[in-house]
Amino acid sequence: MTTLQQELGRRLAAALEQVLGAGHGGDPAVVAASDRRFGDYQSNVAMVLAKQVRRNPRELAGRLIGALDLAGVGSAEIAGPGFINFRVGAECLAGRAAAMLGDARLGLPRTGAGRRVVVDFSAPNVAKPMHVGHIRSTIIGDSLARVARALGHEVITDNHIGDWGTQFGMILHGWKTCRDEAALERDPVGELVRVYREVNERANGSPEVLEQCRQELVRLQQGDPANLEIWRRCVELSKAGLQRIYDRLDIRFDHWLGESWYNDRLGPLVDDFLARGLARVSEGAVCVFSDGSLPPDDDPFRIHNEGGWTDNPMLIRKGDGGFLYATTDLATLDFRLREWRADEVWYVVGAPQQLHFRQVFAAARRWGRDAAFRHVAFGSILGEDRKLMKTRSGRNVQLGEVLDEAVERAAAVVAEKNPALDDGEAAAVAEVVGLGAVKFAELSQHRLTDYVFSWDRMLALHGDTAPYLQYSHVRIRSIFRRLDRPFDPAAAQLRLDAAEELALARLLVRYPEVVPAVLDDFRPNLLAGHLLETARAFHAFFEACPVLRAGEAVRASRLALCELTARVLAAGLGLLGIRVPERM
RNA sequence: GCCCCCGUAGUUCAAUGGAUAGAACGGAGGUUUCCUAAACCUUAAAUGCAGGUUCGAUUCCUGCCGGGGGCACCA
Repeated sequence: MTTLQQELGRRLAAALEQVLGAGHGGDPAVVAASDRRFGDYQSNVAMVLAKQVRRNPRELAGRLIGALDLAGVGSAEIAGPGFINFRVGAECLAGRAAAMLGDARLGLPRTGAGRRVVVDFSAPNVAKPMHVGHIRSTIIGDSLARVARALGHEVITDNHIGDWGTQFGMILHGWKTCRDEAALERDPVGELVRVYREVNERANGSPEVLEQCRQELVRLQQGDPANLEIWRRCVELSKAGLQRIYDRLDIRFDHWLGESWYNDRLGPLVDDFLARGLARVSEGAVCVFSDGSLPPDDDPFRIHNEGGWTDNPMLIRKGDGGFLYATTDLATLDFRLREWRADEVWYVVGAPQQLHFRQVFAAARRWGRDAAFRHVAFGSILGEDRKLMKTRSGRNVQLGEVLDEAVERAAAVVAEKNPALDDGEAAAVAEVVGLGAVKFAELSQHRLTDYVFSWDRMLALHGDTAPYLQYSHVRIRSIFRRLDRPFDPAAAQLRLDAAEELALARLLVRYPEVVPAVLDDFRPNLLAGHLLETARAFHAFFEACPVLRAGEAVRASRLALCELTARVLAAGLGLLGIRVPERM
């Protein structure tokens, strides 16, 4: 099933070939119209090509329209300086809506078929709290994985947890000096967090404590059995705690290959870099330097400072023999390419890591590991002072608290709006609505936007929010519950007459066009925005067009339109990792 | 010092180089004997500044102003 956009593009391409001959190089570039006044789809190809072929754009557009075969689709007209505006006929929209109802994929193309993608997201540190700062990677990454899967990619999700970092120096020290075993039984993750914070505070300004932590870390890395055992237990406890949050968020990982998993690959990796001349020792550390193959301002291994262009090496082994972030990332990338045969690797990691990834990707390519690497960067969550939220400060709101608060607020609204629900269902609805609100707040904005954390913004239940979309779905389901006999959408004849029906149908048939666009630049907010538009169009339709009270034929047609709307909303929200209730 | 990201209604956010810049919240005004008013309808309100490229710039380029981040042994 091709999309309307593809169909129009194909027909316009044929017209281009007819008018300009083969090899004209023009891209039909059919896009959804910027404004309904200009029809449903538009192409600017005539204006773009006019210069090359030295013709008047309007004249060229006219000839293209003359050559255009739009049988069964609609019509086209010239507008403004040379736009070609397409209007899609009601029968065509009805036919496409019907086809979507008969397709379990809702018309989604398989643009990702044959591509194996590793999505790296969430990646929290073990024994440190998951706070609001982790929410973006987790939610955006999960959504991108869902979208990719829906488009036919073979997706591998991998939670690259920080289970071997320097934080274990502090945790080991704290474990031995201030752990409360009873508290650990009651609330393992909470106690680990408390211990970490306490040691962090004690170390702050105390070189002695810091040194003791460092020594604990060294002992761990040297394989000290006691420390290894403590480490193992901490990782287990933390993973269990993390898993509860992921379960709640309905997020699953195919793998949890954390940093520790790559430990024994790091030494050989550095040796290989040295042997191949990709790295050399400088000031005691093993570094990857520029090889001069890139222009200076495009070279991640060079940087400009007061003295002009200087080296900006990527360290892969410290002077004391320890390994670094970049070393593990290179080992991980190597593994994903060679063991998993990944065609693409997407890193859903904050924007501050940009330089790091440019260096890692460049080094990997020089090392002979090449694939479509993407750093899917996102903006920072700022504190009230507009400064970055710091992990160590301890004042950060934890992710679990955000989820609890969201569900609590949703529960209050559910109790107020629909007291008829029994307690069990009310609680289930509050969970779905509250968590949906949190996810949607994240996914409905551009991933690179920085924002100041605010409860009200993250937990809003009105306006452009998930609950609005969920409510739309609920109203539709409510119609079907009132039906006195079964309704078979596949058998219904769609007839679109009212302006509101047409407006809704236009948006519904665009769903399979919008979903692939999400992956063009890794932007779930495009889908979020489209779902909001669809829901608004549905409510406008629902106000203006009676469904159950309409005559037989109109009623069947409108029921089919409702059914498709419900399916699109549920599927679209599903791609955002958000569930829909049957009533609320 | 250099590099990266961001700057849009009062506020929070949108807008693959397209036409008269969209929403939401908040403001003002309206809609309920009618399929869930968590809704709908009407209304006022914005592209930091200055240049450039282009038929056309919120979008691309340059400079400035403002906010955030990064730049050798943390991750």
